[in-house]
Amino acid sequence: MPVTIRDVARAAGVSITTVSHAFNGYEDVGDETKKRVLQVAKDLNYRPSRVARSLVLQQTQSVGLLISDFNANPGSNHFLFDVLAGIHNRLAELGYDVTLLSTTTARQQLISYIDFCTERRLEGVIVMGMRMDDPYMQEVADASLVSVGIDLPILSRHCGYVMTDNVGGAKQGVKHLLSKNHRRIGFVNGHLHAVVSIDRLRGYEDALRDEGIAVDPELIVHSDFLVEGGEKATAALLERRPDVTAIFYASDLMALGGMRHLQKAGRRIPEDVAVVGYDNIDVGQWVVPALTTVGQKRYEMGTSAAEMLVGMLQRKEEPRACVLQADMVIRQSS
Amino acid sequence: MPVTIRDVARAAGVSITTVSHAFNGYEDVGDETKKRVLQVAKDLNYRPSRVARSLVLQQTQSVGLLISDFNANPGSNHFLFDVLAGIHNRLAELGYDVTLLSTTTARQQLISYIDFCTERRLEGVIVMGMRMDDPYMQEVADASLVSVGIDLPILSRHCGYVMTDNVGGAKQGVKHLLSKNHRRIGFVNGHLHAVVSIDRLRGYEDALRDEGIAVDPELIVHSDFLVEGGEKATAALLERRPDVTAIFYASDLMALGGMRHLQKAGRRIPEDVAVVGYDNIDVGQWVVPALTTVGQKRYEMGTSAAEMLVGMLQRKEEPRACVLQADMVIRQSS
DNA sequence: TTGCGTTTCCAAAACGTTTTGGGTACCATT
DNA sequence: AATGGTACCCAAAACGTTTTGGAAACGCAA
Repeated sequence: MPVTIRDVARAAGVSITTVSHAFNGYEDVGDETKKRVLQVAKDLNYRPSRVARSLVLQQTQSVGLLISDFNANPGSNHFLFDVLAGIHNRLAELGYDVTLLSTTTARQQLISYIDFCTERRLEGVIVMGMRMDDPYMQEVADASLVSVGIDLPILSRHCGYVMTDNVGGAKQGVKHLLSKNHRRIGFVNGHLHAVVSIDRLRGYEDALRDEGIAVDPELIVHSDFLVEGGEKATAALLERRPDVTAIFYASDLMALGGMRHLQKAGRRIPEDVAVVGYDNIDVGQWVVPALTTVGQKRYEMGTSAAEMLVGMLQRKEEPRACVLQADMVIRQSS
Repeated sequence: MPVTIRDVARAAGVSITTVSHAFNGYEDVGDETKKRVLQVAKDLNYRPSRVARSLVLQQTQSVGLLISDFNANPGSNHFLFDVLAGIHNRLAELGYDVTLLSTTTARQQLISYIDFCTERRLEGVIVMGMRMDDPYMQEVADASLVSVGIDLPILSRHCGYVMTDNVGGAKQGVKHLLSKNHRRIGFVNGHLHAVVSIDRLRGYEDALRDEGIAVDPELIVHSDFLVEGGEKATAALLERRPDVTAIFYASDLMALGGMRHLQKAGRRIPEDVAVVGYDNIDVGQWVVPALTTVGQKRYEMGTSAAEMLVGMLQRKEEPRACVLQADMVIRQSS
């Protein structure tokens, strides 16, 4: 049904070769014929078939986008969406198509993601939304398929990654509070067996030390990244050290819980206690006062991943770790 | 580099025909040889090339997903993301791949989306995030390409759509307030040149009439879907009719603005004034009190669109309008 | 012996491109 | 007249599958 190169050749009275050459910028086709061929092609509405092209060229110019748990990610939705947009837009600019691929459906079909990619001759894959303990991780690491992980710090022969500098991010957040002359700064961290918690703690400590302030263990409390946890942790912190003038939270959700408690306890924000969160979730800009926070450059993470992948694909670049600076968003809570 | 059907044939000592037949359930291959072929294929890690398959079969088993303004959609992000997940997961179950495609990318502005699809031999396309006045709309409507729109009420020869029942949704919201014995219910609508505003107004009026309550024009005020607009509209409404006991907003953002004003004006929610919004955005569950709202079944919209498209593709079903019921979420603000 | 079914296998064409290795005119030099 | 160069064009192979139309081998009935 669709019009092929053969139809164009016949209509223009030339060979298939000539049509192909006319389209692909070869020098050995006369101006006159070239014009005629292109005109005929346009008239017939000819579009060269990518699948035939892929077959003969042995490259599809398309990559997979592996999203873990595509349906059940209410928390990180916009995170994934923004990254997704970045990946796709940059990849499109670079001439690559992106095919979606989720672990949930792939698992249903009992086919590994590697098999999925080789069947389709995808040239590479970007992996996101996956946790370090995901069973797919092993496959990603071992794969001979070129891949880039988002927030997935695995570096192997064919596998690079892009993530955000959590140490630096936390440092920025605390430095911001220091610049507002706060000296007794509480820190509500997540559980310590998450990698980000360790990094953010480092950042908190580094910032204080840079300013010559001793780290006071009483000011540090651990929680679970969630709202209620933040609320309780804040209560405990205030009990222990009622003199804090600022609190840094390792997640926005905990910061929201904390603000709830602070307001209940009659502390004004930011006059009595300043608050800084982490993640830059949407809600932050709607609460009163609006939440100061440090977030990831989500769209940029996507574009970076896209560029890294294409670099590895086209210029045989070595896989590397791309660490992006965190993004400080200053609002009314500090 | 990748292992082909020829490699398998050679290794198993049969013709490529036999390998193909063994894989595709033909009856004319002996039990003994069939077992050997499959074993050899597994040993060699053979995966049939979809691109070669697509070429000879003249079908790619893959569809496009056209997303308008992929990068600049902060408001409706999770809406698109959830729909996207629904589309992809259902489509994967049905054996289709999905290729991303956005209107924004510079490269893709040079080439129409129809051309994009025919080049790749995509069998159909699902369109989302597009507004009725988008220049791409014309193309979608005229296309001979099979397509399904999300929230895009266009019905043509090859083009169906799925959207949410806005009349029914608004009706549900207002009925909920009526069931709480509210009788003077204000309505803060969006601008009237949006289709949804007209529908939601209809729903508001229908609900009141069903209960035998006259529609009071003084209780209806128009705004712009946004926070500040909702705030001002609420102020105006309270000025005009201080006796309202409930307000229905045509968007959550306006409801948030409204709640801000109500609290400033010293009205308790929901004791003095009950509030119901529309859209079910994430923020709604974090504000205090949590916002009652009516939303769309986002994931289900995706799966429905996927099923409709595949129905049109495989069973030659006629394009149709699929109208889903709205989703009432009752929280503390009402 | 011939003819006819089964069962199991295969050669070759086809799908729509790209690319290689020429070929034919034509003109300008020797 | 032969040679060489240039400008333009093309046939055919290749990419990795599926499918069509047999073919070979065998047994069985006439």
